[in-house]
Amino acid sequence: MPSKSTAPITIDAIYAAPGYLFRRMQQIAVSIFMEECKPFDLTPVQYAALIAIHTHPGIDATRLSAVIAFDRSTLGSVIERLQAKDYIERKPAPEDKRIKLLYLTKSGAAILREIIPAVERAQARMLEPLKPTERKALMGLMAQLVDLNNEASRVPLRAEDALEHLGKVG
Amino acid sequence: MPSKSTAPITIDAIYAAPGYLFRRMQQIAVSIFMEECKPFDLTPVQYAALIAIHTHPGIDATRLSAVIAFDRSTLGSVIERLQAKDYIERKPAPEDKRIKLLYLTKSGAAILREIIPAVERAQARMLEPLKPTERKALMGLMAQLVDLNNEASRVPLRAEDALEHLGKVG
DNA sequence: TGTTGATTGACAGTATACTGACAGTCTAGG
DNA sequence: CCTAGACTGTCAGTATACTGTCAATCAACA
Repeated sequence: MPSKSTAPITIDAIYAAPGYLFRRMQQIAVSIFMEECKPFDLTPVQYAALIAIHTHPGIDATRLSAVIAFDRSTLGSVIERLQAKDYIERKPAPEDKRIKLLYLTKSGAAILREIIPAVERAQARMLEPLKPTERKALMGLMAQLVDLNNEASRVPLRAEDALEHLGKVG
Repeated sequence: MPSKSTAPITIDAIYAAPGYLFRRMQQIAVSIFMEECKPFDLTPVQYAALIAIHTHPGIDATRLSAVIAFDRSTLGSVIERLQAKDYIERKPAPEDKRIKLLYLTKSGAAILREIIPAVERAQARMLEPLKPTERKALMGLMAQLVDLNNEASRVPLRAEDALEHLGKVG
């Protein structure tokens, strides 16, 4: 390859591009998750939120958004839906009127216990086509890449910083 | 690890899960793409659609959705936006009144030429934190995984089947 | 030929995602 | 004390994504 020649404008270039592969794999991952977890009517994001609230009871929305890495704006509706399903409840923080603390309800804790096997099946299925060695390699590289690219996608707080504020809880 | 013990319900399990890593990496990829391509006001999906139409002029919406792997339903609004920006045009197919054929306009072809360098910068940035060997390994595994998992996410047609119908064009 | 079944594009409904803006609240500095 | 700046949750607006449905159209078979 002599110099930076103009790349041919072709759909094949797309298929090998990182951005395409990441988008496509995300689609596939969501599809598999929804299929395995259909009986529970929980999306991947809702599941992540429940886990995070379970791990850090009394977390607030902003810190939750940092912990599971998504936008504060989006979180509002996710929380609403989980609340409508009676899986979580919100209590105003006594010492700060801005903050609403999030807790799992009994139903929330129960569904979490029940859904875990389905989630694990889903996670396994995503990597099933690869050989065990390859799975390990891929997950290692992905973890590394996500970690090193963390700043690239705007999240209000890094997860660790967010958790400092919780201190004794969890 | 003795038997298949109940996994601890913890947020840390999420961070290592394939589903989380794929979702997070997709977020990061979109964010980087939007940053590099900000002057052009094109989303990753719109870019993919333009490339596909450029490669296969006169493609119809259903086949386009197969080629860039996303839902027919979503495609409608994407096409509308591209049409509003005057990057593509739709012509009714003479031999089949249901079908509307898609073509790039002059502006569409022009913006495609101009945006390519920015897109390539974005794609490079996504993998930048990794060493060259690791990049190659990751892309190889991702390509393999996406290919082998293709059936998992419902797409109306496989890309190759879709293209058979186009025959002479492209 | 005439009807069944498939295909196409469109739409409604739901759920992420992100930007930017906002009012209410809190905190620190003067 | 009091005001400037930061923080919290919320909302409006845009863009993917997916399910399911529908009317118009086409193709194939009885």
